[in-house]
Formats: sequence, C-alpha cells, structure tokens
Amino acid sequence: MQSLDHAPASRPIALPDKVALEGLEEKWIAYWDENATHHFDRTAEREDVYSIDTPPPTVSGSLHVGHVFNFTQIDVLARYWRMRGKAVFFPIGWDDNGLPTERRVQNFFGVRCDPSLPYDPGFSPPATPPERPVSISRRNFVELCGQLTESDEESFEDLFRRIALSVDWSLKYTTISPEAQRVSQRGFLRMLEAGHAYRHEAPTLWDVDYSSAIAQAELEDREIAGAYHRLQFPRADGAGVVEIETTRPELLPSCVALVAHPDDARYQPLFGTNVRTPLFDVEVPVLAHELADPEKGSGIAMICTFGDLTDVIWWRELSLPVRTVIGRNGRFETVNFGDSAFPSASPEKATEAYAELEGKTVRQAQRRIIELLSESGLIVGEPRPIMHAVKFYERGERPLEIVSSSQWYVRTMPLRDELLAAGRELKWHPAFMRARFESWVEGLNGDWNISRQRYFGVPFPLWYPLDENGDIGLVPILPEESSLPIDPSSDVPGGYEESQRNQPGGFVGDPDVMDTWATSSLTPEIAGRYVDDPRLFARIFPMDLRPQAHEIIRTWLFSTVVRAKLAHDSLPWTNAAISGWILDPDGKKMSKSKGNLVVPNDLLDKYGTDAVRYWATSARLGVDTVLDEQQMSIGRRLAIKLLNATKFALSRVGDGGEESDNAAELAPLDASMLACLAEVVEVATSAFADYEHARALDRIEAFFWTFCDDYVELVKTRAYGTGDGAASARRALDLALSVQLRLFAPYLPFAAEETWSWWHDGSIHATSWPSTSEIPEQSGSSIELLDAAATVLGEVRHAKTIAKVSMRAKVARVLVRGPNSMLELVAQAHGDLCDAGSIEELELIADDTIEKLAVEAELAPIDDAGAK
RNA sequence: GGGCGCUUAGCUCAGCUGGUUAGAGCAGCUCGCUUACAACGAGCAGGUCGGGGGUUCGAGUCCCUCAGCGCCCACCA
Repeated sequence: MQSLDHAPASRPIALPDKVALEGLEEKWIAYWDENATHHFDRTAEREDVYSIDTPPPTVSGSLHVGHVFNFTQIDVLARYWRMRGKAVFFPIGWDDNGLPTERRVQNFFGVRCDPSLPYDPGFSPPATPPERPVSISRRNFVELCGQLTESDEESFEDLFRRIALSVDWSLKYTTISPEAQRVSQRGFLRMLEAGHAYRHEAPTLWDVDYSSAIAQAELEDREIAGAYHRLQFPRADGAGVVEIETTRPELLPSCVALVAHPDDARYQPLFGTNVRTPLFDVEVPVLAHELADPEKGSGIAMICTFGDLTDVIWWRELSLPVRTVIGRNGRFETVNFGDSAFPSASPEKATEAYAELEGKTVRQAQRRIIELLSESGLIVGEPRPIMHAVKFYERGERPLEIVSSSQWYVRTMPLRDELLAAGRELKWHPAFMRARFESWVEGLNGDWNISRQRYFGVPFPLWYPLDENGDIGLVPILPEESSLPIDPSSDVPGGYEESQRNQPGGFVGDPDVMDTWATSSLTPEIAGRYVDDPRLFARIFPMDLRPQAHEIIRTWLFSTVVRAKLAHDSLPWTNAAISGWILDPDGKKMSKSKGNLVVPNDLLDKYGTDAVRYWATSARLGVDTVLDEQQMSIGRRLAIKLLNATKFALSRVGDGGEESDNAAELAPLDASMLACLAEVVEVATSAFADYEHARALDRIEAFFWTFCDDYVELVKTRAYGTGDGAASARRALDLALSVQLRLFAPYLPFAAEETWSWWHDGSIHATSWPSTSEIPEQSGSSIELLDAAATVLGEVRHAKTIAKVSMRAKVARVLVRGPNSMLELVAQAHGDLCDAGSIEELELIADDTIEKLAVEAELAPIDDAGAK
C-alpha cells in the first residue's frame, strides 16, 4: 500500500470556455483504451495485486439495468484499489455455455438439436424462424450457439465500455472457449483422479422438457394447484382396507410400499403386513418411518418410485425395489405386470388398466387414472383441492420428475463441515449474507450432479470401451491432459481408430456435457490462466474479491468454494461482495419473466454514465434498490457541479493560470476547510476498507456541497484579489480540488477525468487516492471555524431571503452574539464574511449565557444596495 | 417449518461501537438572474423513528414480543 506525501504535480491550467457532460464519454473511453489506463501489471507481486473474480454475465440473457448496477458497484472498488497503488486484476468474462444459450438459439433461429443427425457443413439457418423447428446436428447446433453468442458478446462489451468499467479487456474470457474448456476438463480429470468425482446410477431430478438431469442448486419451488385423492388399498389378509391420500394418483403403478410414522397408533397394527395396490393388485408392505407425518393427509402415504425426494429417501432407507413408470420424456413407459418388477396378483387386469396410461403425459395419465379409480369405486369421496409447493427446474415449465439414471457427481456431502468453516473464514459484505450460504450447505441432500444431457457445454473428456457384445465398460478411457480440450464425440481415444466408434470392441464417447457451474466454478482458474500461465495465477490467487448477486450464492459462490477447496485446499477469495437486486419503481424485483426489465441504454442517453453510476453507487452492497431516475438527475447535477466548481476555482483572474504557491501560509479559514477535508478523506478511506462505498460517497458528496456553497463563497473575493490572503486561498482551493476530484474519481470517472485534465497530465485514474498526509496541518487551526463562518453566512442569507432581497444586497450591520470561544472563530473569518455577505460592519458581542451563535443582520436601505 | 433482511419526513434513503433540539436529496412552499453553475442559487416547512414491553441517568441505535413486507433454506404424501 503506497502513501503519498504530496499532491500529484499539476501543470499550467487550460480551461474550456464552457463546460458540458456531452462528449466526455467518447473522449475518455478512447483515451483510456489508447493509454491502457486499466491494464493489469503482470509483473506485480501478489501483495501488490488486488484481484477480482468478475462475474461473467450470461450473454444469452438480455442486457438490463441490473448489469449496470452490479458492475458499477464492482468498478468503484476496482478504481479505488487501483488508486491505492494496487495492480488491479479486473478481468471480464462472458458465460456463454449452457442451457440459456441453447434456448436462445432455438428461439432465435427456429432450430432444434438432434444428435442423431450428421453434420451438414453447408447448413445455414432460415432467415426467419419457421413455425416448426428445423432439426440439425449437434455440431451445427453448437456452431449456431457460437455464432449467436459472439454477436451478443459485442453488445455486452459496448455497454460495459460505456459505463466505464475499468476492466482490462485483454483479460477477456468466455466459458465456452477452448482455454476455458481446457481448465474445466483438466479440473474434472483431476477430481476424478483424486476420487472427488464419480459416476453413479441413482434416482435423479429430471426435467422432461429439457430431457436432462438437474442439480439441487437449480431447483425452485412453485406453488401449484393440486388435490388430495383418497384411495383404498385392500389388506392382503382380506381384513378391510387402508385409506391413503395422495396428490399423485397416477403413480399408483409405481407404488412399492405404504409408510406411516412408527409412533402412529392408528397404523402400528399394520406394520409388517401387506396391502394390495388398487387397480394393479401389486402386493406392497406397510412400513414405519420417522419422516411420515401423522398430520398430513390420512397419516399414511404411498411410496412410489419416484414421486418426490421423500420417496427417494424412503426407497433408499427402507431398501425398496424400483418400479419406474415415467420415462425421460415425461410419458408413461411400457411395463410388464406379473414379472418380478411389477408382481401383480392379477397381471391381466393390471395390464389392462395400465394400457390406459401408457404413452400419456403425467397430466393425461392423472386424469385417466382418476376416472378408472372412480369407476371401480376405489376413490373415497371427492378430491380435496390444495395449493402445494412442487419442485421445478428454475428455467423449466413442468414439475420435475425423478428418474433413475447414470450421472457424474462431485462428492460434496463429506465436505459439508469444511465448507461451513470456509464460509466463516470468508469475509462477507454485507456480513448477514453468510447465513444464506450456511443454510444452503446445511440443507444439501446429496452430492453435486455435474452432468447434463445437453449439447452446448463443456463435454466430459472421456470415452468408454465397448466389449465384444457392444456393452459399455465401466472404466472410462481418459485422454492425456496435454491433449485437452477434447470432444469425445469427434476425438478418438489413444489406441483406437474413428472406425471403432460405437462398434463392439471399440469405444463410445461420453455423450454428456458438464453443468454450467462445473465450469463457472473455475472462473479464478480460467481468468487467471491456471493451466496456461501458472505464474500469472500465482500472482492473483486466492483472489481478493468475489462480487456477485445473492441469488447465486448457492450456485456460483458455493461451487467455486467447493472447487477451490478440492483443488487448492484454500478459499478462492478473501472477500465476497454481494450486491442487491434492482426493483422497479413499484418495488418489484426486475426480471425477464415479470416483463419489467429496463434497458440501460435509454437511461445512459438521458442522464449520462456518471449520473447512472451515481445512482448505482449510492446503494450499499446487499441492498435491493429501486430504479430511481430522480437519483440519476441528482447524479447528473453533481457531475455538472463538479465541472463548474472546478472551472471556477481554477479560473485565476489575476494570476494568468499559474500554479498556486504550495508553500503559501494558510489563512485560518483555509486551514479549517482543509482540516475538514482531511477528515472526509479519513472517513472515506475507512469506509472503503469496510466495503462501504455508499457511505464514502455520501460523505464526499456532503463535503463537496459545503465546499461549494460555503467555503468557495466565503473566499471568492479574497482568492481573486491581490491581497495578503490570495495565495492562501488559491493554495487551499487547488489542494481541496485535487483531493476532491480524486475522491470522486471512482464514482464519476468521466467528470473527474475531464476536470483533472484541465490542470494535470495523465489520467486521474492512474493517480493516488488522496491521503491525509497531503493536507498540511496548521497549528492553531480549528476544524470548527468553517462551520462557524458558514453559520453566520447562513444567517445573513436567511435575513436576505426573509427580506426578499437579492443575495447581493448590502448589509449595514451584523451583530453576532455568542460565547467567546466561538466569537474568536468568527473573528478569524471576519474579512471573508464581510466580502461574502456584502456586510459593511460585523460586530461580535461576547455572551456566555448562550451556547450557540445568535446572528442579527440589519440590511442596508434598498437604494444603497442598488440591487433592487 | 427454520433463517435472514427491511419497516425513520409525501418519495428514495443515511443514521458506525446507545448520549446535544433525528439527517440528506427529491417532491412542496417562499425568495433571488449574485460576474462557476437558472439543466442554478438561497431559505422555509415537514418525521418522535411499524405496535407493545423491557434494560439504562439516557434508545431510532441494545433485549423481548407482535405485525406487515421482501428474500433464503427446507424430506411439501
């Protein structure tokens, strides 16, 4: 951390004739590009680096103000640390792999991927999306994904440059690039080698529309309408029936048991006995398990394979068989009653009933089975409608099913305690966000499923051998690390020929791609070139900052912590800065699905980047923030004020634009103002240390207005005169401006850069954050003086306002009463007060009976003032 | 069901480890073209800090409780 003992050197002043915000953005964006102002210094040692694990936006999504909001908050921190002398590693990435891109490509071009089709090198998509999607090969599909993301990325880059993100564009990455794939595939192979990754056949959350497995992290509960149906299960011993309630009667053929709570006296006598499923006559046991809730429904439930996650637990813990009826396409599959999987006592009757369901969707099957049950009198009473929470894939449209499938997993369950410890070690901003991480880790119910049955993603880098019968071998064939990235669907494993693909005795590529988080969890490795440039990586890892939104704590943050733990046995970063959401003016969360997204470009056109940044940075981390155009107006005004005030203070009537005298002795008022400013520097700096950029801005801004309204008004006359105090006033003005412009630089990069350029060479963003050591301490100067003088000036203004006269009106006499200590302060600003207030006579009267200053102003006769 | 956050002027928000008459901006009202700024400036008015209880000499600021809103998590038949 460097500290500067003096203000940056200035040069002769060159002021524009008139000031404006217009045109500044193009000018300075170009300047920063040309001068590589935000370039990361790769030679810096780790302790001199501040590294940021920038969130790579999903480029297939829409651009919206949320991006501006989040990234501006990050940028303020980046600019601050750069000014603190750090080499700031601020990369930018685009997250372009995964389902969102596939979905966008499907809609944009009107295509769908059919992996069974051959590659068509001459394919070009229809000009307008046809009504029925065109089926294309996987490779054609992936090419379209690449094509579309490329143009999406251009518009993102335009926006990000426009909002003055101080990223180093040479550090740009994309999550589908060969480099990222290499990092991702190597990361996977190493997890496999270390035993952290494994393949396993198990019940898996499955989205029937996307036809892919889904991880716990991608789940979302949605309240939907359902109904309890009361079904009768005849007891096997013929002694009556057992009634259960279910919301999913269509799963009856997959029922493998009934379950009740072990303490439930109503059902205790049944434990260990069997019942028969209605319609299908499959004998199933009645069992006891703690998770059965006596309060729910009839207190006894049917266990199906699989209706929900509780079924999975019961199935596992009670060692039940599997009777799958719903296929991966969400339709009822063919099953054979009477065989060992579906041991019906009346196979013909069961088959007949099941024929009514076969091929149907879940909804259709449900409707039909209710009819069948009613016809047979097996439903008791009317369905009881309820609203209940059902699990959905967060991007999906139909409830998830659970199917048994073979997937790749990362062992996260054994890590839970270590992850919780990591969460405590990480510095969260704001601190309460840690609770979200902890409740997620504590709620983990299985290892992390990282395989997806999709196309546009990083492929699993391996193949499986096929034996003479064409059966798949369990031990995969792995590539050399040096050959990565590979695509097992087109690359051939060592020792094989392409002709052996899918042939008995040959090999088959793993058809799946990795979960997008399996790659995004490696952003520190991707951005830091872990594989290709280990020396760079050593200089930036563990990173200093992970900025991100709170809704992806359970995905991006969590998965990154897992991967760093497994690969490096460390935290991936020291700090996590969690930003809030943007709310529309009605206080609702902005999101695509709500249709209330606001496009940022209009706002940027209307108010300018600095103004929009002002709005974004006046919000604290973690706080959901209303999109408030008024706040942008204020920011715009502030930026204009900064230009005007700087121009005014630098327009040296009388000294020909020369530098001020840095050694001039400071008048008490000037020293007092600077002492106040020193306090602001201190407060702002400590606010940044706490990641409280909004508090810093608040203090900086408040001081700036006092500076303009009171201090500048007070010293105006003196600073432009040739008298004794002129040198002091100019020195103070220059120093105060230099400090304030630099304080504002992270927030209002354009206005700060523009004003700085009037009297300095080089970018303000490459100078130092102000230090209190730049501000001279004058013995005997009082920090209260400025305030006392401002109070008197304010009272004089008040008197003029009440009298409805111009501020220029002359005041014949001003009486100031107050305790001696305060009068002494006022006395030190006597001349400036008379000048600023047009006061002819300023009289101070000691009065220790009051604690504050009492001011009486006696206006001069209007005629004399000449103002009216 | 568990947890977190929020609830301060009409609006959007500050109020750090409890301590002078609760702050800012916007909107409102009243003035003023003052030679940096009328896309401006000066000034006024406006809250007793969601309800209740408690700790304390003293609470918006700590504790308990209730309510509303938002969010996170959860094995929701």
